[in-house]
Amino acid sequence: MKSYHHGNLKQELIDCACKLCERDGYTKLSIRSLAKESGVSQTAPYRHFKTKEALYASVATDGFKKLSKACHIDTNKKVSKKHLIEKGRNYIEFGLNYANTYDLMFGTAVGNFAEYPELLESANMTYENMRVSFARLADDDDDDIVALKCITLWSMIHGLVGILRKVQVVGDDFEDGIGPISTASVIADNLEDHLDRVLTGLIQS
Amino acid sequence: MKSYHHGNLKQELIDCACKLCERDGYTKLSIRSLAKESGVSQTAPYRHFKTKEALYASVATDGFKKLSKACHIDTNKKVSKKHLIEKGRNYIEFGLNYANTYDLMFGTAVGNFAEYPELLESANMTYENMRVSFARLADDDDDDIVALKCITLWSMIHGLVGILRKVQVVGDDFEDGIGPISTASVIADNLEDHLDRVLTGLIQS
DNA sequence: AATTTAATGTTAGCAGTGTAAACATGATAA
DNA sequence: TTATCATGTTTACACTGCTAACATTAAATT
Repeated sequence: MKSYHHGNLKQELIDCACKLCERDGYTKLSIRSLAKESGVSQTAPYRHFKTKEALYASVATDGFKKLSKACHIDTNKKVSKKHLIEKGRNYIEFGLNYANTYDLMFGTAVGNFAEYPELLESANMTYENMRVSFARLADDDDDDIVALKCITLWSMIHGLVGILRKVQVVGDDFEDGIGPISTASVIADNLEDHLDRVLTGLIQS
Repeated sequence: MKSYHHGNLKQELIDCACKLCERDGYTKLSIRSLAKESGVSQTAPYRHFKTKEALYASVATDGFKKLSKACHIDTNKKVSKKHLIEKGRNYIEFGLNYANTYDLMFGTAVGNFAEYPELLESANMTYENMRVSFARLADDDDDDIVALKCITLWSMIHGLVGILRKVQVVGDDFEDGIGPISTASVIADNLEDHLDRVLTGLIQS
């Protein structure tokens, strides 16, 4: 005996979308299939998401909250280089374990974060914690320089995620892979050392 | 008086696709609209591209050739830090000027480069020239370390492209933007210095 | 030169998509 | 009790990627 009104459709759609996006990639996700999965009519989701992009935004928001949690650093206590390295690893692991979601978060599926306040908020939170953490470690620089270095660090980690992902898809064969793939496992095996070197370089420069 | 056979359809489709992809983003591109644009039937493109992904692959290949050209360094002559900085800037400018194409090249629109030999080849060429150039500058390290550092450098530049792009879309307002946006212009204004610092740090570490 | 073959084009059609409009239901507020 | 409004359904439109069957013509073979 199911009622006409679902009661908790929005959250169920988001949960389901998160799962399907991660499993098959966001391009495979359709509003209709999502509706079907929740046992509801094809257009019911439109009562909760104005467009498909809005649904993507919700999935991305969920992703940023997870990422934020995974690499959060308590900036009230003392921040050590070890902290940053550890959280950097967590960031990378998130990027690998939630690869498809990561695409949604950092790709162009959602054109303008500003149209989705929650998404903007969650993305900002992720970055702000990074920036403040880094600032507490390299507190001898002025704010602009710290921010710039932090972005450099983030960029690099972001890039690493992209490269390390390829190795899982293509394999580690030197002959077949695009250049970086051949050395991706080298990075993976020395991730902590690598992060340490880069971090040290950034702080000292 | 037009003939039944087009004569040069494949190249025309690619050219047209490149233009449309860059103008509207690859998600807006449809095979049907592309066919229409070339004054040919809806399914004619399928004689030249097995799937839509194959079409994407052609556009991406074209992109890598352009990128490769834009940041090519003559590795027969002496390679200076200035060279790398200049080409790094060219790389970034390509990423900004061909933003949508760049997405296609580095996103997930083409799942596996190995399925498209030309794409793999052109992508490899781009990276190889980078790697050899960098190696010639930092010739005191062993190959693995050099490759690793080169990837780090590339990752960072790749990440910078992503961040600098946002500023063009959202603007440079500190309140509205996701964190990095607020400082994107700071990077842009000091790009050469920034690249110099990072490069120096990498070589010395 | 005539004929076969293969490449490249067209037409018709399937199954699926995002989304809008009009309508139905039922929880909540007046 | 009744009116309102959020949330659901039905129907429909224009569009998509892609396949199968057929048409045309350029190129290869005899």
